[in-house]
Amino acid sequence: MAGNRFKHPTIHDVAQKAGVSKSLVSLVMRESPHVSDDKRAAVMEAAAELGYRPNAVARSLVRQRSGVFGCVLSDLHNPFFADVADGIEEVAFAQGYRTLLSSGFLDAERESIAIDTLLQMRVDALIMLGTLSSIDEMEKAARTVPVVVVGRTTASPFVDSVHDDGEAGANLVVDHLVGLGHSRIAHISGGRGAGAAPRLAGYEAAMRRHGLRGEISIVEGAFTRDGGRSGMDTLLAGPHPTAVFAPNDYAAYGALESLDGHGLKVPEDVSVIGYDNLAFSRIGRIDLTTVAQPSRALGQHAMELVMERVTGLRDDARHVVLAPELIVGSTTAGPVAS
Amino acid sequence: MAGNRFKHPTIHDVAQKAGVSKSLVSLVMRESPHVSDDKRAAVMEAAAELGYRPNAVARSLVRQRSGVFGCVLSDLHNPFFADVADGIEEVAFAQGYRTLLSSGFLDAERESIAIDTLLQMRVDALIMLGTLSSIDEMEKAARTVPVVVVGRTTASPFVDSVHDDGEAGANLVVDHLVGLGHSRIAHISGGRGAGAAPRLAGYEAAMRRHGLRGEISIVEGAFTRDGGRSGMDTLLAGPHPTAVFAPNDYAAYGALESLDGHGLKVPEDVSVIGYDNLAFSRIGRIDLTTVAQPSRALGQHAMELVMERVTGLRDDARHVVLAPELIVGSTTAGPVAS
DNA sequence: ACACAGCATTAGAACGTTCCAAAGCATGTC
DNA sequence: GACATGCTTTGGAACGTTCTAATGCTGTGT
Repeated sequence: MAGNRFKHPTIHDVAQKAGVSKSLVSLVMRESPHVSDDKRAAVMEAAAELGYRPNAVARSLVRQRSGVFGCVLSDLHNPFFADVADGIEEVAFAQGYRTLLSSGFLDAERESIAIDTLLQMRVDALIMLGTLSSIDEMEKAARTVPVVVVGRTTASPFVDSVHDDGEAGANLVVDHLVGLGHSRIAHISGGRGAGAAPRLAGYEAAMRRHGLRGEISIVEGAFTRDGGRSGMDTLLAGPHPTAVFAPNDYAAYGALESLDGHGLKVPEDVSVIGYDNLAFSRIGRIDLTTVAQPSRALGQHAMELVMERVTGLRDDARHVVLAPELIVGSTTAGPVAS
Repeated sequence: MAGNRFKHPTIHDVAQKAGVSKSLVSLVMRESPHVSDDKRAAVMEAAAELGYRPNAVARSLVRQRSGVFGCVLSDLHNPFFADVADGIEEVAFAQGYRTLLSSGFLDAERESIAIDTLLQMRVDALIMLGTLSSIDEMEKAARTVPVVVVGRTTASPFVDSVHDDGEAGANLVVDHLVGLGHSRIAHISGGRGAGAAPRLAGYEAAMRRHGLRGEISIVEGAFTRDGGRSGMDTLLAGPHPTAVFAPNDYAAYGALESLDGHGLKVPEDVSVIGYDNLAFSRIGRIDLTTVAQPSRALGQHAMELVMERVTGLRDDARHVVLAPELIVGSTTAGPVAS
């Protein structure tokens, strides 16, 4: 038992060792200029010797702020969130804040727990990346701390948001495919995933705009490889489309696999388009046509919104929308004449 | 200014609203059985109304434990770590612990800060995934909290570790290639990345064992796509090998791109093998031959080591080694007769 | 010589919890 | 009716910091 060789030295231990008061140690740790050189040296030495590390728990308690931002990721496996997190970290770090992450493991309940953990730790702001949570839950969180949602539309007057214009992205997709001569363009939906709704709405609107109302074909999918694969399988059960718009790149990979499995050639038999422009999609052998979200910029904007909140500059919600961009790879081409 | 509509209600506020003492609120929050039904109801209602969320900062301070494990990832972009993190979370969650992540952004200094943040927050244990940190730094951390390193060999008597047998993995690779008839087998190294050294050592040993000492060819690379690409570029500058062992899948993707760019066919002209068996490698169009680490199991074992430490069952370091497995895809084949 | 400024240092009250010890209050027993 | 028993409830100390106000000390201008 008694595995207590693990002991955190306290400011008190340091003070005693250095022969000064705890207040002075505190001043040294916070790099106050009003400390004599010899005392400073004594304190530093004692601290180093003891392996002293300030207790952020105690500090947060008295200062009523932690200097840490919390970031909830819906899925650790999706590199898109890693891109956004890079942008977040960059700005947070430059402003002297640290960032802690917590994964929702693609499960609403687990995500809820992740949020709660971060809030209980009293992070100074909460950034939610592609999360599943209800508006209610986010607004409840927003009562005690600034909350920014990334990658998802939110009209809430309490929660800030940053996302790309999913309808515009879907428009780029349909325009590109129609421009290549397609009309039988199907969409695999992203279900209740973050950002799925506007992509679907944009797809429908664009199809109508091109006079292809009768060709609208939507199957249920998800933001995962499995979701894309099964969505594609469903599509291939009927008379198959000549082009497919997957809800994200992951799903597009699944769709590609389904097509490969059915012996159909891409793009000759069926064109495929994804969404997100993951780094993997740019590997030569995939070279997926897709819509690039400005992922890093999403993160940077999210942090700017957060900074405005924590500095008290702003008190009403803001919703930032960034423009997506079409990346043409080799999974799209004109349909073969039937 | 005064953006202070953000206010955390305290146990005191709840007590006042419910007309009881703070101690009773505390008991209700901790689900004590010794509370009358009516008082419990009153407290619960007051808490819900105020949006009360217990302050984990204050709780950690008095309890001297946080109930949270910290996990440092060297790189958020590498899905391999996400797999390991799944295993970690699974066990931690089952034991009633929460997990917080912090990324090192592939930079030693940033990683150091990430570790410090977690330790200052007084996590109950630290798990390091594929990190770059020095033994010194890890042992210093291990003075105050249990530390487990995943994916990297560590003979430290203070730090636990879990990793796959990289030498064995490299042996599987070379045996497979030699079995196919290759002898000009090159290795792109993983530099100072976690796990790079044993893979390199295993490669050399296996080559010697097969009497191919003279064919040993090693170029500097890294655990990234760029590292793989530039390593392959370097190899192709000379008389090119018939097979290449990349230090991980990421690097293998880079190597594939380099080969594609040079107009060389895989596996006809050059066979390629990676390491990690990322989910992406199993996409039909990549279908990389690779070595699978038991990633989820790595995470689970790491957590078991942690649990032994936090419960005080064990006080000496343990080092767990798991066996890797060869996954044969379509990027390897016999060499064409020259 | 004296007041006063300015700097270095310190004591002690917070911060929001947990937990111990003790108090309050029925109920049951003799 | 006095007293023990068991359950519910409470006050207050503690956790390791920060920060305010106060203290001691040194030097300066009159």
